[in-house]
Amino acid sequence: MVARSNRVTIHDVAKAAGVSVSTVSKALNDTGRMASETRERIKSIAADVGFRPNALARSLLFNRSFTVGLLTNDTYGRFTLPVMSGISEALVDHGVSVFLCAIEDDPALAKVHVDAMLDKQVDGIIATGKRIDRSLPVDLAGLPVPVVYAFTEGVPGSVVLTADDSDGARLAVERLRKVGRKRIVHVTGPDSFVSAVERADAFRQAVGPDALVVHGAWTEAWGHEAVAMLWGGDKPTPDGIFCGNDQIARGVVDALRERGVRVPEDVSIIGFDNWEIFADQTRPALTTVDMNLKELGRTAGLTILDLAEGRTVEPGLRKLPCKLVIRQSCGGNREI
Amino acid sequence: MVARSNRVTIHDVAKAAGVSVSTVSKALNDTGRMASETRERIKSIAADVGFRPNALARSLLFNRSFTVGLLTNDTYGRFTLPVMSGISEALVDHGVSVFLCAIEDDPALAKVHVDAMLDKQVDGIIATGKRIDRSLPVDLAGLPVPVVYAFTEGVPGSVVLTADDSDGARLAVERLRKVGRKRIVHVTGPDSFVSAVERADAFRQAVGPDALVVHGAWTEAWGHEAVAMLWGGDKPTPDGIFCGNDQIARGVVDALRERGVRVPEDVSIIGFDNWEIFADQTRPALTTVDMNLKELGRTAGLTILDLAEGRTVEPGLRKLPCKLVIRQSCGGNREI
DNA sequence: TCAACGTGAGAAAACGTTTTCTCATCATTT
DNA sequence: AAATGATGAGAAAACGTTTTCTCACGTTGA
Repeated sequence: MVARSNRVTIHDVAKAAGVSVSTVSKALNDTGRMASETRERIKSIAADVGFRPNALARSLLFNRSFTVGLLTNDTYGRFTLPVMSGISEALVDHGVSVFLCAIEDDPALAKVHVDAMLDKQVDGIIATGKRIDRSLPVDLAGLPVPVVYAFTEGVPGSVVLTADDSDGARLAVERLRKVGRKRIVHVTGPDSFVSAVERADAFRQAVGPDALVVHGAWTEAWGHEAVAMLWGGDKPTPDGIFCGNDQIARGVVDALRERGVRVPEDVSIIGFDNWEIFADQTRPALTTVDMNLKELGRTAGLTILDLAEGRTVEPGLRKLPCKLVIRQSCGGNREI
Repeated sequence: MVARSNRVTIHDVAKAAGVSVSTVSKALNDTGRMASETRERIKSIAADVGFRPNALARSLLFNRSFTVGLLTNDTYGRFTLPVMSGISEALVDHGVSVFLCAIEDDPALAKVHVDAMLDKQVDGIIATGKRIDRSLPVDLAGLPVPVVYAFTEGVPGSVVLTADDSDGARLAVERLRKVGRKRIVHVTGPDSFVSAVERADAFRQAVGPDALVVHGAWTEAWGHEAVAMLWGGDKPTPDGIFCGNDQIARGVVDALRERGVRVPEDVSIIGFDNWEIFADQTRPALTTVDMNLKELGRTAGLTILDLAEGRTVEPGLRKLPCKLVIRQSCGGNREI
């Protein structure tokens, strides 16, 4: 009926040891009663013949597959990859493997993937995306397995993990203050992004009533434009700029250089994302806010594990702290 | 013994239909003999109660898990993500899910992941990396399942997939010729990379005996330096530059702009990778060679499927063609 | 000396499928 | 009317584990 495999099973071990499969099972799992001599002998034989229990069989028995699904619509991977890596890292220690499902905003594809995962009896599903105010194109409510949302919008009553944008903004302002900056502005992305708004609000709160925030695109080009605007009028120019992402920051730094404004001597710049390809290669290298995405992934992994194993988890939006990565664009050093 | 699940099984369907499980199985799989009326009735009942067969049970029976493992050490994801996405896309159509394993150059971690995958009875493993002349920190030879290498070094006799670097270089040179360029140079990465060497060789072959290739780092900074070098001497300056990646190209374009050299009017630039974040945002946007990584992933997926299903696949290194993505930095348009 | 008990190990059931056999039942043919 | 054949459906085994139950044997205590 079936393709016979060449893998060694518990029956092979039993035969080799001259005992029954139940005895082998108990020997290897340190359960049941038996002469410790027998136990050791069986263990040694099992090791010799290279026996590894078939996880499928155990899953069937335990109704637990030690498998979770990771749904993502971020093929580009800027955010998702570190998150994935954190998830994978946290779960591998618990013997849990991760199904990767790239769904590219295609509802039909998403459904196919979700169905496939459910058929394979995943213990839970982690949904990840590119922004916290957009949801994946598939309804994950009412599934027979727990769901955790990371960096994407969840349904009401679900567990949602994201980076604390306000915290990131506060870290940036605090740093700019610490290196002595007084006229601080915030150049960021479109106000249609919740993240941009949250950061802007926290920025205003930290800087004070006359705080200036300018919204544009998440691009280098907007960084250039913003500098042209800020330096073009007759108002006093800023001495500190907190940028909404590293691309904007790069645009700002380049534009300032072209104007002969020195970074960080004349103006301090702080970016957001710690996207190394930008942060490291910008001259001077960017001091920037890191969202700890890998840690976020790790937390997501452990959370889905909690849920899968029946522990209760407080639902709602959970914001994880950011950290500041100090390079050259802001001045000061790691101590100051 | 076990946590009872609330999932509906074939037994529930059988009970609901008042028949045996074997009859249900045969009805749903369109096998066996039975009154077509019974068959339809069972199908309809199965749909009503929302029955979905437990893939674990089938896997156990068929010795086929419809699951493959994806091993990667490219957490950064520049290359791996499109490859992954292609793999996932190709396999989902065949009901095969993909285990993602991020191993970050850690041999111990890699072993843990490989063991976990084998225990879970994957039908095959795809190994991916960042460069074709480095192997993953784990030995995948002699595994009880087939292995395909994509964009990473394989063991002798294995199936290895990669982009055709020579083809990419030829495409670039051909394009530069087509827009009328005569003095073409190649600014690329370190000659310790096989890819850099392959492209350089193909470049020399296409351009002719006096072709100039300069090796440096894979960075913007090197692009700047290279321009300084090329424009600093008293030799005639190039009118076409083929860059080893998009970061170098971006450095070159920026450096030329600073010098007042116009791109593409005075000099045509072509990059490599089609990394949109660079290619699109450079001014002018980069014409660049795309390695078709997603297609490469798709091929890898179908190949591992072939092997898993017992079809034979020619071993050895298989190079997939590149394509040229036309933007502004080279001049001409899509037609010319 | 016999009952009670502890110890070591195996038989069997269970997890959810699929498939091969077997067996009634009924219709057709001789 | 009896033998044959076709049809529909169920019983059971199998996949590889784990766990519960049962049982034989040997030791201890009265």
